[in-house]
Amino acid sequence: NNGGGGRAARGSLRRGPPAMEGGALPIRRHRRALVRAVSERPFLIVTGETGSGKSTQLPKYLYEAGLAKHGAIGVTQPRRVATISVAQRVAEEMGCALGGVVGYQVRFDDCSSEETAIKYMTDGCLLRHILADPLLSKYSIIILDEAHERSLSTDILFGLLKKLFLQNKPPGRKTEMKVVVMSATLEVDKLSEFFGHCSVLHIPGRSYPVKEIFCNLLSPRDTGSSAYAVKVTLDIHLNEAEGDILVFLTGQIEIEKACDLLFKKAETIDYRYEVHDQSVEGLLILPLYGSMSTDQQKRIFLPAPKGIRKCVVSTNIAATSLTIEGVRYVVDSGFVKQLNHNPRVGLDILEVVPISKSEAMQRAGRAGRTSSGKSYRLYSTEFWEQCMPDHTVPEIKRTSLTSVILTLKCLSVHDVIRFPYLDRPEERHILEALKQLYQCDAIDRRGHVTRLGEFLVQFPLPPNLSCAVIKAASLDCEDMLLPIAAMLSVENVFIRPGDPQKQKEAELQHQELSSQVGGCNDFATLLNIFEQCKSPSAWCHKYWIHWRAVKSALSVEKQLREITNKLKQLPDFPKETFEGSRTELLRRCLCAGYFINVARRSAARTFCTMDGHGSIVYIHPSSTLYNQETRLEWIIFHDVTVTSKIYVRTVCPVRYEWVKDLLPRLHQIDAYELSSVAREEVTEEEITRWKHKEDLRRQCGLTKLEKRNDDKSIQDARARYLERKQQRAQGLSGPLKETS
DNA sequence: GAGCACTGC
Repeated sequence: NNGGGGRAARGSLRRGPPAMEGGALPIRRHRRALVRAVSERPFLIVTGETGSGKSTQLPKYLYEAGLAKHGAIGVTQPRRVATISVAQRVAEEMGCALGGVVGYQVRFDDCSSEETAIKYMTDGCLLRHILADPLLSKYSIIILDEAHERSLSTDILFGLLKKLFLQNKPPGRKTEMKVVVMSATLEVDKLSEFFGHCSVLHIPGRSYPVKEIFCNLLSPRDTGSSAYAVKVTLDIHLNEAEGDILVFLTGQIEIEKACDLLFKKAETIDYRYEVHDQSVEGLLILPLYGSMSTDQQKRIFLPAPKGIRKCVVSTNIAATSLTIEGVRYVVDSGFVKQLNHNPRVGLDILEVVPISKSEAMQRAGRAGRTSSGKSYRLYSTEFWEQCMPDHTVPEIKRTSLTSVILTLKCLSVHDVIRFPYLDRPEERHILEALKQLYQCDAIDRRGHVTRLGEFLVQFPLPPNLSCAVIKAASLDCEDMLLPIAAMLSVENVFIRPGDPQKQKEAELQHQELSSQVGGCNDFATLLNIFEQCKSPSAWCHKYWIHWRAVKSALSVEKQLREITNKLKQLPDFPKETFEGSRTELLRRCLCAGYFINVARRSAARTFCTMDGHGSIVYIHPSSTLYNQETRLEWIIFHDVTVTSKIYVRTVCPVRYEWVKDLLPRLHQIDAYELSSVAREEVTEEEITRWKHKEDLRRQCGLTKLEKRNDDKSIQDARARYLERKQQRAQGLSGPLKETS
């Protein structure tokens, strides 16, 4: 490869200075206007592309103008890494130690002090602060950055801050709160209208033009075959000038296959005759996705050797979370994997869906960070027009709202349906959440938060899991439940190697871990792993366990333990006793949280859920109870996944006596009743009267007709899954052969 | 007899 290929390829591409100093940024000319706008009005929107310097400079300007005298400036980011790195840069620019005037706080890592006047934090962190201090009395200004990403927490903060302002300087606040929303140029009119038609300031960014090319390879029926991506990538490599390539695909399997194929094709290239740009002498192919180890991920950021073109094949992680310098060409499959919640069947379905137009522009923008670039879209203009929405549906409209609604209720937002949402979730999503909260006794029949609900909201966990934890704490056996809750909130701890031989070995070891605790309870297996695995030792290697995942579980467990200890000191924290075996105790605690996820065995190896949907589910083959179905009757499970079948994962058998008293609660109250109590105070008589009104029942999506539709939506999801699987199997050999 | 996009507290 090192035949002395002449021109210095990569150096000449990097025109932008490696780190822009505050003084050179475009935002500087707007300093006065920004400070004036913030001091004069309660709300301000600042728009600008990446590279405008708004995240680092604006808080500094406001601080230097003396606007942080009566309270700190809080700046939120959707991601931890970004939060810390922005804080570091600002502290450096202002010449102070991090944690002093400039600080940050993210989960597990608080680097701030009494002195901190500019505090960067994740949006989730600010939401936690609000729970402890609803008036945010320590802050004079809140800046919500990256608002266009519309994270769940940012969306909730929008509504809460708007409400806080409408209270018009409530007692307890020294000064009026100021709110600045920073966003890419996206749906700005809607945002401005939401905040009472507030002013919008635009800061020009610093990026280079990107040419957008439609390759017309994908018909609307295809779901992102990696074969087309490989073809286009090779075309770029052979025909385009130096510069790195970034390919967007949907998932690990597509990426690994595309990389294999790309490698095979690239090996056969004769660089003397086939390559247009003679300074290009090789191709370095690198996969990138979230479940890769951090060390593997780091390789992506190393510059390729001289003359070698780097090609990163990535999931959406490269769209926002990780930035790769030097990319000049983007290949966009037009698809993304998205988790969508279906409230009527109560299931989350991970689907491959077309990206939105704004997401496509975001992907294209990755080619114009250091020089002008090109974005190759595998799809056609018809696909662009007909299949791709303008904007991505915000998370709040796609996700289960149980935790969010509980948070709002704890902040005395009684009417959760008419809360000022920038984008209102469908009513049935809210009703489903209310129903679930009622079922686990977090709210009462009137929709008011209970004492238990106040305990539950303290945990960074889904309410049903918090329920199990509290039950355990009341029985003084939280040592069993805290590790399980932690293990269930981190990524999968079981390593699943690609090689079939190794896969078998890994399966045997996982089975062994389960047998050590009786071999019939997936939750107990997690506890077993947590207790045995305390360092990245040979143990992890032997049992095929992800150390990174267990390590995060250790931090989560510590945090949960601290919260539990605090709650247990409260005089009204429940106390119970239990006589029985340890395994029964564990399973009973799990029942307290998961009785909504109880299922009874139906025909052959299937189970029927008891949540009112009566879905037919199968035990996932990764469970230790797989193949033991006929010996079981009642089970509880942690979650559901819809692929070729509806599978339940993380399962344990229970006895009917343990859940029989809890089950009636699942049918005691219907969503429509809670719909009414969510809006206003109603009497018990009214609730009873409504109970029999069939039209209301219809409104809340519980009719047989709608249930059939939902069965259809699951059928569709399964059909799409199988189609994708087939495409993956044949697509790679198919279309590419014609062109090679 | 299977598959896990990405965040966050």
